[in-house]
Amino acid sequence: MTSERYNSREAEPRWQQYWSESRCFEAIEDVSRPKYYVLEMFPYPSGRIHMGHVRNYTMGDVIARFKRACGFNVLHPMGWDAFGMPAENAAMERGVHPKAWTYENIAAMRTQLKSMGLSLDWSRELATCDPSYYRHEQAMFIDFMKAGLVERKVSLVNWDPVDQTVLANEQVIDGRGWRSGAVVEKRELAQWFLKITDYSEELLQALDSLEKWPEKVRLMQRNWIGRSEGLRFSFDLEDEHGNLLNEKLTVYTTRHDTIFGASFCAVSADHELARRCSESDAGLVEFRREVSALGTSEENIERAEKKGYALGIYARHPFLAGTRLPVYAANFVLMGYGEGDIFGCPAHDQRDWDFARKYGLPILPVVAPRNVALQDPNEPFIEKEGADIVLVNSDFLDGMTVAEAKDEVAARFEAAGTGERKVNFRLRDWGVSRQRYWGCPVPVIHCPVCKIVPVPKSDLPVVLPEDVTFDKPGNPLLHHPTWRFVKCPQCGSDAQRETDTFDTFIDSSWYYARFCSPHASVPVEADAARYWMPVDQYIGGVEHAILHLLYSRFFARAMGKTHHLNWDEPFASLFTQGMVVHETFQLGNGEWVFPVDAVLKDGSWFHAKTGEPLTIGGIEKMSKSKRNVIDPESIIASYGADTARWFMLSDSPPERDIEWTEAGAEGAWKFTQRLWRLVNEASAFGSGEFKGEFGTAALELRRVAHRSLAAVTDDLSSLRFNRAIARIYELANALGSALATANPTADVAFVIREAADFLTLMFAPMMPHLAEECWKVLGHTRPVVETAWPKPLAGLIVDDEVTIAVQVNGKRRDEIKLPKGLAKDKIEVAVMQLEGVKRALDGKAVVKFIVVPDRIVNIVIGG
RNA sequence: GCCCUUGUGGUGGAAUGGUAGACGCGGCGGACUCAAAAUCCGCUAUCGAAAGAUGUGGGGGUUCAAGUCCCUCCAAGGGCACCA
Repeated sequence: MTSERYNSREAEPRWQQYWSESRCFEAIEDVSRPKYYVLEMFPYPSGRIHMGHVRNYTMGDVIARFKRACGFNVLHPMGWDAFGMPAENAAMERGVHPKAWTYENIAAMRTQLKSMGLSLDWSRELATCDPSYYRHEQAMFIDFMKAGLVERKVSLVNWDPVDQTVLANEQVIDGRGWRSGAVVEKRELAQWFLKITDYSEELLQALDSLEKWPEKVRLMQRNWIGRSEGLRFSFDLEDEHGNLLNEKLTVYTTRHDTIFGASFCAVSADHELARRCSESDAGLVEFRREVSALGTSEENIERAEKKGYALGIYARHPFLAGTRLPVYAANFVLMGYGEGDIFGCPAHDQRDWDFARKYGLPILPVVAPRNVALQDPNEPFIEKEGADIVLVNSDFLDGMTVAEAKDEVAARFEAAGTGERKVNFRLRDWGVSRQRYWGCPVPVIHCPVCKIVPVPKSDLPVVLPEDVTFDKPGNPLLHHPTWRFVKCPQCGSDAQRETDTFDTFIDSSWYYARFCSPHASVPVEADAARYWMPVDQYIGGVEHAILHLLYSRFFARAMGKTHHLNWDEPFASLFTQGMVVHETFQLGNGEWVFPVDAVLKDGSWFHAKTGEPLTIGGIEKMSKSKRNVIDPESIIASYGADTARWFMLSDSPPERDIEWTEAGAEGAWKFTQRLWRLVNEASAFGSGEFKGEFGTAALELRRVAHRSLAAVTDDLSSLRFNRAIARIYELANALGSALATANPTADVAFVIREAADFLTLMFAPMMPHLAEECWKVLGHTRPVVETAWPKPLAGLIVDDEVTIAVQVNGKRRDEIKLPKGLAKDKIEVAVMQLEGVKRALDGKAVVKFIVVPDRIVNIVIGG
């Protein structure tokens, strides 16, 4: 027994060294053992870890250590998502080379992660900016090209004028670049695309099989893919004078049932028809210019304003001879969806309604609730799903339901050969070209003779040149004096390298597979992948719910098509953890203040150095801009990694946000000390076996120990860390009480040792260093990492006596202790004797007597 | 606008349709101490002296029984957004 405090500063590095030297976390394929692959989203090497990393990697580590103890062969690797703009910004701002900056950051963050005591297999570490990683990416891209998964097309792209690069649709948020925040412009550029839309249907369908993903994420992906079933058909066109034109207008619609309510057609400003008409119409030229200048961003402000420009062309109604619909170019019609044009049915669509009101077009209701007077004529009627709605004013469709009408219209178009049923998706192909330096070079050569030539695989990797400058905007690779000038590998002509690099989302779309065989000469070794894939548990922030996770799901399929991987869904189970939030402090002038500079005096906050009063702002996600950050390194230095880990798991459920508080950290630190004291005290109670009958006191503690163990096992299996921690507190409390008993008997002494053992093993996944120290104190010679998770005895988990609550008319009136599993009639007799029951019955007759075995009794009385 | 999630003590949060508030923080009281820190013990939803009554965002419903299921409204958070 010792009265000394637990010294994390001394113990933690010692155990980290032991784990490292014993190489116990290095995973080796072993087909005779069940595997478990746990992965946290790998970090961008920004330079320092933040609390979000601590939370993310702690959760993963608890799972990894728990599964290891349960007998699984665990793979728990770590790497670096190391390409990207911040490295180039550092180069431009501070003159440091992106490569040097990145690798220094990796070294610093690796040290920090190691100080957390994570059970990582560092022998599999990888960095995406390393040629040994990206050469395989290049090889796979070439294979993707051959497999028809790559397309180069001139397209209207999102151009970020600050970063001087193209952004994917997914990277444009509210019309602004996701990184720079600059208003995005439209430009036409030849770009590389990965054909993710080839898999739209499959990526959507397979979401149903991802039962261990949060429903929220699946729903977000479903909406993003955006499948809709509709009809594509053609209108005949005529000019002002009714002369049939030699072309048709093909539209896509999901509401072909409302065809009789159509009163106009509208095409996008970029539509071919609008382009052609503008050749002879200066007003239209101006209109088109206006629309494109508006861009995606300003449109938010102008949203309500629906504008159109009549083309002087008319569409003939397919079912009403003599009826014609004016065709407009309109600002609210998107070129990128369907055919880039629509027919408008103002009575049943808000936008069409607005447009029709503005331009004085007819508004004819064609669907209405059955047997109900027509709707308010001042508003469009947008019906709800499943309501009892029928067609009206619609000729041969009158009286049909919406579904019937759709069928009928589609059938008529198909019979006439002027239309077909069609499924449309919102998902676009993935533009992967970036005009940046710090990324994986696209392994392609442009030859004036052979055109596009993939770099021969024997010439891979195409290595980024290091002698580049960052003194002007744009792509440094384009400015490099020699790098891009090469001979064509096919014909030997003077040719040029592609200077675009890949979107960094490609790097992170397959790293999970590379971890299976990080040193292999092929992207992924088949045997290793067959053993380790899929990732059994993936953990990360919900901000990646769409981009990263959808790209990864696509990439796995593309790798399947090119025989690099044999697993479609890379992440069997997904967990999205909440953020770490903190109070914000502000000076009078609005400047944000770091929490370390804020001090509490007499109930008010002041700046520690200047003494200025501070105002407390909201509790928000830790961010550099608001300065409400706590540096994990200083927390680990003062409290130890175990305390930081414990705090990250306590109190808040893991999917919810957690607020970092000094008091909470202090509380976690006190508990580590308490565990240390309890275990030391318990270790004094012999170590012998106990054979014989356990007394009541011993049995009671034993029950708590085994029950806690069962509960913690269950909670850890389902990632309910906060509940597991509550159970551990309970056992610690029970053990503390038992230790306070004067002169415990031999049976109690045995149970105290057993409880201390259980307790230590139970908190070991969360506080691994402390657990190893405690385990040693308890006299064990093999470390915790080599100790199996204990199994609770079934007989001790259930009581043979249960407390049954007694209700009268649903209100709790009394309770009674009875033997478990007592027959209903016996329970009734016993319950009727209770004082509380008699009082509540007040002599009234019992109508019904409900017994839920071993839980509750409800006596229903009249009156 | 559409879709989703969440509303429980002073506070973070527990609760297979079956005793609401486990466990932690905070608070109050006590022990130890010359004293403090640390530690340990007890109490801590609200009203009430008690019996009891009330109580899981508001209103309604299903049920012997509702925080939990259904309808509706309100609030907060998130996602998508001229997607035809």
